[in-house]
Amino acid sequence: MARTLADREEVVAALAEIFRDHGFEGASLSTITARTGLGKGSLYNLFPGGKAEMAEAVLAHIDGWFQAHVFRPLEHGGDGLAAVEAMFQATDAYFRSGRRVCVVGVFALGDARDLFAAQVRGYFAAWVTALASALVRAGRDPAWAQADAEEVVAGIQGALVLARALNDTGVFSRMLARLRLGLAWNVPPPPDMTSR
Amino acid sequence: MARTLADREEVVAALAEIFRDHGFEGASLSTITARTGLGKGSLYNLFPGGKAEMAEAVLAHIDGWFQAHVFRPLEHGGDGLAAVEAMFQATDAYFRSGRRVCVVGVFALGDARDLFAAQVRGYFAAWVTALASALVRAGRDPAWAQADAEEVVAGIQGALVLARALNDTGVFSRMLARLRLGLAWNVPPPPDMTSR
DNA sequence: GGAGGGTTGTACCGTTCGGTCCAGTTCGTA
DNA sequence: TACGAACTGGACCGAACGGTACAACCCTCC
Repeated sequence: MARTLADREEVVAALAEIFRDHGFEGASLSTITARTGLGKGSLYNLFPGGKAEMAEAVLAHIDGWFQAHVFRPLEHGGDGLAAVEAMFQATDAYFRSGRRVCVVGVFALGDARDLFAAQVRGYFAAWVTALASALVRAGRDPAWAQADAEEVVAGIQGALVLARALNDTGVFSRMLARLRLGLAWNVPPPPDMTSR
Repeated sequence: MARTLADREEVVAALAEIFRDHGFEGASLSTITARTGLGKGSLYNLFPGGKAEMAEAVLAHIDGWFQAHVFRPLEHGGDGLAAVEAMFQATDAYFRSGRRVCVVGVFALGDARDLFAAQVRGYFAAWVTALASALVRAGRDPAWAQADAEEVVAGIQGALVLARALNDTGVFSRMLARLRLGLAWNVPPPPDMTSR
């Protein structure tokens, strides 16, 4: 009788895929009922706040996943470089090598941005911060680690955009490989930017 | 009497900002009439195909601008490195150092992706190809130039996502600086990826 | 088996959507 | 000044929107 937690989790997972495909505006309740198999009554029973609450639940779900599988390992994993490598693997798996797109990124660019500004900002800020801390642990100069981390997170997001736009997952794989290399070199900026 | 080209250009420019802010789904006709100051009659006189034609006009307008100010200079400018530097400057100016977002990127991630798939893909493909050709002219190994170009274009797109999500244009500026440096170094991948 | 509360599908609500239509206005031409 | 085509704003349309209400329907527990 009592709805189990697992049920809600399943629904949230389905909602995540719907928002991923259609964005917030594009995901209509009729789409949602069709793809979840639940009527409106059930949906509003689970999410009294309507579509906005569904989206928030999805964002929270995603944030929870990244906290557990990406952010915390980055911050508390022992070896910095190993933690970074684990992040790349988890990221590649999560985004299915570029076949999947980032819901938070979609929300960041879409019309719903203002509605979910705090969650969107928190997600990316947490990612950058966690990655930077791992880089510092790996020996990177703290003054550069933050910018390094930004570059990697932005690179991942951009690769998702490009992979979807070009319909070519190779872009995502290549980008991940290059970001890995860039961190492995760990080269400080040269004094003369024009030298080649 | 005959509507001048300038008028249409102005309307398309206004439409571009609307789609930039709201995406395709989020830009309702009422928003459009309010922000353009034109009634529906005028809009449908200019764009008989409705919202889809407006969006196509915007994409064509953007493509035209990038062709003229970015792609062609990249492909036919004399010095490869100078052409790349000019691209970075034009890009920074166009995106207002990260305050503006990329309409094509927004469309690529949004629900309208399928409607405009060809234009979205064409835009990014042209950018990558043009940049790669300039890199080759600058002496870069053709085998790497394509991936270099992908990295830069993806980096720019990702920086736009991150800058908007974090509401911090600094991300965009830093990313542009790093991408410039990355190309200036022009470092080949090391044989041993695990070395630091 | 009967009772009763949580859960479900669906009919329905007012609103807003994209789009059509047309009477009125504008403006170059003669 | 008079004409007529091009243009304009806004009333209007059916459809679809997000959301509400509620009767039917399980279950679980006596």
